[in-house]
Amino acid sequence: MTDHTLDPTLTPALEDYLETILRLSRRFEGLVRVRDIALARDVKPGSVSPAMKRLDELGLIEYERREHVRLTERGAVAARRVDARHRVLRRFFEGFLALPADLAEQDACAAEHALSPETIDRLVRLFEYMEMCPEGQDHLQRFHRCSLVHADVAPCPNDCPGDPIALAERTDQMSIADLTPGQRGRVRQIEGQGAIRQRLLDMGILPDAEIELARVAPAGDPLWIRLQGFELALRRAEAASVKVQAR
Amino acid sequence: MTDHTLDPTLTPALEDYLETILRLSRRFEGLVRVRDIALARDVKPGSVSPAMKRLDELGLIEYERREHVRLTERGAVAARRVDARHRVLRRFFEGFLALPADLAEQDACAAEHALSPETIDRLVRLFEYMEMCPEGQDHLQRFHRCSLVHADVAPCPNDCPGDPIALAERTDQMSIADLTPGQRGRVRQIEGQGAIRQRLLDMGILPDAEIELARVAPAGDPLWIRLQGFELALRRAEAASVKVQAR
DNA sequence: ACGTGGTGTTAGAGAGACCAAACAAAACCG
DNA sequence: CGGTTTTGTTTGGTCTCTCTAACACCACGT
Ligand SMILES: [Mn+2]
Ligand SMILES: [Mn+2]
Ligand SMILES: [Mn+2]
Ligand SMILES: [Mn+2]
Repeated sequence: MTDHTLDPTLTPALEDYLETILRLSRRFEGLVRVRDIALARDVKPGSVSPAMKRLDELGLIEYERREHVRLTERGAVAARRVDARHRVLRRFFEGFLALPADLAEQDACAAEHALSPETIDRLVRLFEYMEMCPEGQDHLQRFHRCSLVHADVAPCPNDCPGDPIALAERTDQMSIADLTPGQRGRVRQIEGQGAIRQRLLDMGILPDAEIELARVAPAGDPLWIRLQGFELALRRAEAASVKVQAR
Repeated sequence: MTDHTLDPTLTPALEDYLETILRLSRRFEGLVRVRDIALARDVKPGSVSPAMKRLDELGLIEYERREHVRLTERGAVAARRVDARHRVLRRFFEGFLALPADLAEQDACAAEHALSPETIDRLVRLFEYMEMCPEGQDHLQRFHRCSLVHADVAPCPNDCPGDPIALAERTDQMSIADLTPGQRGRVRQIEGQGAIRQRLLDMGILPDAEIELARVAPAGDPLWIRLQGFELALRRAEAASVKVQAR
């Protein structure tokens, strides 16, 4: 587990309260009401009040009258810390992994409580590197073009061997379905879209995984593979979209 | 919030229980005892029992007698799903971000419950791309050499403009300390090690951030900057290690 | 001045995790 | 076999987070 809430006294929920108070302060010039917080966090006001009380006791906000909430200096420091991590992650998810904005936002706000400061630091170093190195930019774009295939994308102009479109047209690729029972291989790439790909990943069929074709059903359709000491059944179509390096 | 526990009925804690049961089954050939689970998760046996009861009710394990715990088929599917995400993240943290193994492990097990399937998918695509594209490998290594500086590393042989060692020797770089009061700039890189860097990142001083030198103390040492609508004090030494693009 | 609606607080309740300690059942052993 | 140790369960308690619903303000308009 290990909770990386930077301030050991802060739970994820309290961090999120601080974060939204910070944002609302920016918007409303420090005039943050319980109602706004409840709205922003999508909880009922009755949940906010006791949380404010606790943040007040921790000295992170000033909880005035029955009106405004204001971050103390310590509270603002904590809030900016959470906000900074949030932004680092959002940027990584959206700018680097090319995730849709809403998902990037969601995942950032969930993961910001879970990652060590070192991890955030490494991501920032990655940004720095990508920006400074002209090749870094090129490469990122190529990754997006080649790998995050949308229906209407042309094959990678750089002749990148990993380009899924180019790959699909190749014949020298071997899939799980081409293995002979008992033969082992290393997963290189998972083709296929959406649900199928998702299912394969969920099962643990990931790049570099050691895999063995255990047996094939008499009809030829369900294939059984061994993976991490377990046997799994794959439909032939699924197996065919897992490219492997036989050995 | 939005919990990406793939099975909506599963909390992070239950996912972790499934995950450790899966691992222990691999080790002990399916003979998993409550005691082992408690040990592995670092909780007391008294916490494990009721959790097993719930997993049993959910049809994810068979909770036999007072002896062994065994995953059902549905439970194994769920467990492998968690395990797959865990491995994807661990690999990203360790192999790509070059995080120490223990931190990679920790963060993977925390973040595995927080990220959307799409995000995991994108990371896998990144692995595929990096492996397939020979340049990808080169580039990753250069990132590690250039950017994750250890004390005894030589400057980047590729003359990468982002190389921190090369950067430190340059004089055409401007830092926050070189701005004139009222001048604005965009953060390009944060130099400095450990605690100082950490403090800067925590304050929200991140690559691409818009920043303004608000004023300088008479003594010249504390500098005040504006960032995201807030004013922060920086010691001169800290400010000097933030490289900016003035404008 | 009075009522009404919008806000904030409080009390009560439930779910999820966890622990400590009392208790029960096996296993182990002399 | 009978006692001791190991292992598992149960009970009672704490904490956090949330909700609902009753209640307290306050502000505004008539
Ligand atoms: Mn959050
Ligand atoms: Mn957030
Ligand atoms: Mn976990
Ligand atoms: Mn895990």
